[in-house]
Parts: sequence; structure tokens; C-alpha cells
Amino acid sequence: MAISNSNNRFNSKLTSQCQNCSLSALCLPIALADEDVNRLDQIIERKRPLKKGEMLFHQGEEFDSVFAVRTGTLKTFNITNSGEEQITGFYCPSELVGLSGIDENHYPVSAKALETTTVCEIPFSHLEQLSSQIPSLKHQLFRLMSRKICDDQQMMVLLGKKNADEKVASFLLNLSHRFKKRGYSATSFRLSMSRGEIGNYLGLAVETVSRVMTRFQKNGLIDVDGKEISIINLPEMEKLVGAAGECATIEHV
Amino acid sequence: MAISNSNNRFNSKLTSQCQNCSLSALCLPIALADEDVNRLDQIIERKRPLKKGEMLFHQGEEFDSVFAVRTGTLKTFNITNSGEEQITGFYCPSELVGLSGIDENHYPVSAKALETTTVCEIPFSHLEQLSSQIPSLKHQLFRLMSRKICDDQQMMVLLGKKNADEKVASFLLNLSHRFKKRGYSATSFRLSMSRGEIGNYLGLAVETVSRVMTRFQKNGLIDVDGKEISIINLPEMEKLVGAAGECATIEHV
DNA sequence: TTGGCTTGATGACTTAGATCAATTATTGAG
DNA sequence: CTCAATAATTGATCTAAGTCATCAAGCCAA
Repeated sequence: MAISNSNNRFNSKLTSQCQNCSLSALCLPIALADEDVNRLDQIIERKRPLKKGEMLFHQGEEFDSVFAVRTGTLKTFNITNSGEEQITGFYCPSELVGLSGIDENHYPVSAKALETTTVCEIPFSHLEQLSSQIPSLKHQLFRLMSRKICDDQQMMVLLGKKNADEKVASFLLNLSHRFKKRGYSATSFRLSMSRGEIGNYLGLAVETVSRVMTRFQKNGLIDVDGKEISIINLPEMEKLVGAAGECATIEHV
Repeated sequence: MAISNSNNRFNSKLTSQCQNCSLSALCLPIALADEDVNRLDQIIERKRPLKKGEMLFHQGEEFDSVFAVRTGTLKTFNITNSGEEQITGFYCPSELVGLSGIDENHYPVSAKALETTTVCEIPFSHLEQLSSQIPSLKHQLFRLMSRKICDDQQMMVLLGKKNADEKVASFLLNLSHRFKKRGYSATSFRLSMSRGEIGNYLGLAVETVSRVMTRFQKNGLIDVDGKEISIINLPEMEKLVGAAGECATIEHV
């Protein structure tokens, strides 16, 4: 747990990297002056990689940082009163985890690595201070939180109104969009989560996820090989999902 | 639509009221210096009341303000591709609507009054500027957005994992908490939304909402008289819901 | 390489909640 | 106040998806 490096960074080679990080355009999609990126960079701690199954933080723990995923994938989840896990989100590189902890100063969810995962730790109090000095950073933070609200509400629509086919199709297309945004193939990718985790997230039984995917494959919509997914008929998939798999129906950049 | 009053306020008697507003402790639950409250007050516009059914803003419209509900109730909703309405939230006095518009600079949802409703309009650009000068206001904003994320995720759990009884019970207790927080009875209140709207919000058919409420009444959990609800057996209701009807399982104040 | 363990696929059956249909309350416009 | 329109309740089916059970396929440890 303790990071041996005295300056509290995982590896000195990893310091001062926001400038070079291929994710910064997503993680910081704003024109920060070099000097400002540097200041942000100063407060960020790169942590040692988490192994599959390791926890980043636990539900109820005191909140002090948000985390940007650099590589790998995380899931966040609640343990419900009946003891079952409810997954509330999956986090891919460039995405920020932990924002829900700000309000109560405790994380309301746990975060666990689905595979070997590295994150940048951003102490929130520092980030908040810095945001006072860099208005564009503050605005970026508001935007990120607003987007999260937006995305979660789309998820609410999905859970409340969509049937199993639409849920699975939405899920796959949502991942596709996220891969594409990071410069990967939008049509061919590997699922880092199990069928069980997909079902849990989508409010479906494992068997249903499995059946839907099999049927999608039979109908030539996708090709499934274990965790490897290829989207064969993207237009048809999009038709299935209906309009907005993303936050707004209108695309603004 | 246009506000006749030249200073763009509904009524001069309504200006400079944050200090007096009974909601400010909820709307601004922070120790703002008098002077700071004044500055916030300056940027707020009190609008003329909305009549039942009137829109506050439309999905797709340009975002420029968030709104604090003063009296009445609002709902926010999406129109899905298939043309049906999906309600994403209900907003009671002291609650803030419109935060999801920050990201894309357009409201991703529409907001409509469920009854005669008054709101304070808070131009976001001003609020953001002001938040640079008043750190506690900035922090409060982060907290509000974080809480919204938290609440929405609880809603996702509700939609994904709960059965009809649990959904309806959660909904009623959630309202109960919100009324209580504003100093009203936690056990006796009037629903400003129709059964149809409740069902839409909870991912249930109207008939199911109706049946569940009837059954709750038969079992002595609640008393229903049209839109008037009394919670008779609060402990049993809470048991039904399970643990967290609120954001975190742990209550911090 | 084997054998235990987890994950995924598939079939048979059950069920919670949707849908359809009919009836009774409420509401509100004139 | 009256009557049409709308909302809510209630009952009778129907169905999408859950549950249970079994089997196949990876996958790692020894």
C-alpha cells in the first residue's frame, strides 16, 4: 500500500507527464497554458498499478482524491443491504472516478480493478484550490461533473425503459464510442468485464446477457468470441438502440 | 415570456431575498458572509410563477442558467426517439435544476411545472465567476453536483435491482425525506405528480403503481386519499426499502 | 497433464409486472 | 353546477425475463 518512493510518486519517470500523456486531450480537453498544465501536474500522484481484483477505494472510506484511469478498467459498485453487489459504472482510460465522494466527504461506492490498471491520483482539495486560480480548469471540472450527471440520467432511461436487447446494444455501443474517442477501433474490442458484471450493471440476469449476445451473433449484428467483440452491423445496432446512446441527442464538440 | 419589468426581475419586492428566504439554509448550506450572500443575491433573477404545465426550459435549448425551485414542483424529462416521455427527476423547493446543461451548453432535458411553481434563475456564467471569488460557494457547487451524481446512482440501483414494491416505497420515503428537510411533515404530504408520472419515473406501469399503493394501504403501511399520502408505518416502509434511500449508507452532517 | 474451479451457453419452467379492458373518480371549462 | 375529459382503480390475461439445472469450455495450480 505504502509507496516506497519518498516523493510519493510511483516512479520518477512518470512525473510531469500530463504534457506527454496521450490521454490529456480527453482528461483535460481544454487549452490549459503549459504553465498551468505544469501546476496541475505537480499535484498529481501516479500510483503503482492495481492488479486485477484490487480495490482502489472502499465504500464508506474518507474521500480525498479523484482518480483518472490511465490504463486498464475499473468498476464502481455498491453493496446493497441484502448483501449483493450493484455495479454503478465502468471506467476506461481518461475517465475520472470518485466524483460522487465530494458531497459527503466519503466514497459512496467502492472501486475495483477489472484488470491490471494504473491511475493518476488527484487530491481533490488541491484540485479545488488550483481551480480557483485557473478558471478554465474550474470550468472543466464543472463540465465533467455535469457530463457525469447527464450520462447517469441516460443510464436511468436505459434501466427504466429499455428491454434486454436495447440494453445490451446500448452497452456495446457505449463502449464502442468510448474506445473510438481514445483512438481505438470502434468496431472491435475486448470486454474487460464478465457477462455477470454486464448483467449486474444492466439490470439483467447473466443468462439473458448471454442469450442476447448469442442472438445478436446469429443475426449478424456482432461477432462474439469470448471477451472479444466485433460489431458487424453498426447501423442496425444503432437502430436497435434508438436515438441517443450518448448524453445529448445533439452532438456538440 | 418577456419580463416587463425593466430590471428583469419579476417584482422588486422579491429582490435581495436570499437573506430572508427560508430555503437559503438548504439552497446555500454554507456559512456565506452577509456580504457574499448579497453578491450572490445580485445575480439571481426571480421569475414570474410558472403555471401548471408550463415549461421552464426545453431539451436542446441553449443552457445559460440553473434554477432553484422556490415553491411548487418541476419534473425534468427526455423525449425518447420513440416519442415517449421519460421522466428523469422531480424537483422540490430548494432544489437546483439544470446542472446537466453545463457540459454541452444545451439542456439535455426539458423542465415542466407540475403545479404553480416559482423559481430563482441563476445565470451560470455569473455563478461560476462568483464562485472564483467565494471559495465556499465553489465548494458548495461541487458538493451539489456530487450529490446529484450520488442520488442518480441510487436511482440507477433502484431501477436496476428493485421490485415494484421496493420502488414505490423508496419513492415515497425519498419524498418524505425531502419534505422533512424543508420542515414539513415527513409522514403526511400531497403528491404533485400523477400516478402515471410516478410510474414513468420508476419504470413501472401506472396500473402497477396503483396496485402497489392499494396493497400498501390494505397492509396498513400508508393511507392513500387521491394525491394525499400518509405514511402510517414508517419503520415497516423503511424495512421494505432496505438500507439506503438516501445517497450514502452512512449519514454525515 | 490432470483435475478442480470458474465462466459462459442453453434448455425447461416460473413469475413479476405489462398489457388490455372495463369501471369509477376527479378535474376543470363553460 | 354540469358534463366531458382525464386520471385512477381493478380484474383478466400475456409475456419478457428471471430462475433452476445441466453441460461445455477455459484457466490456473500442482
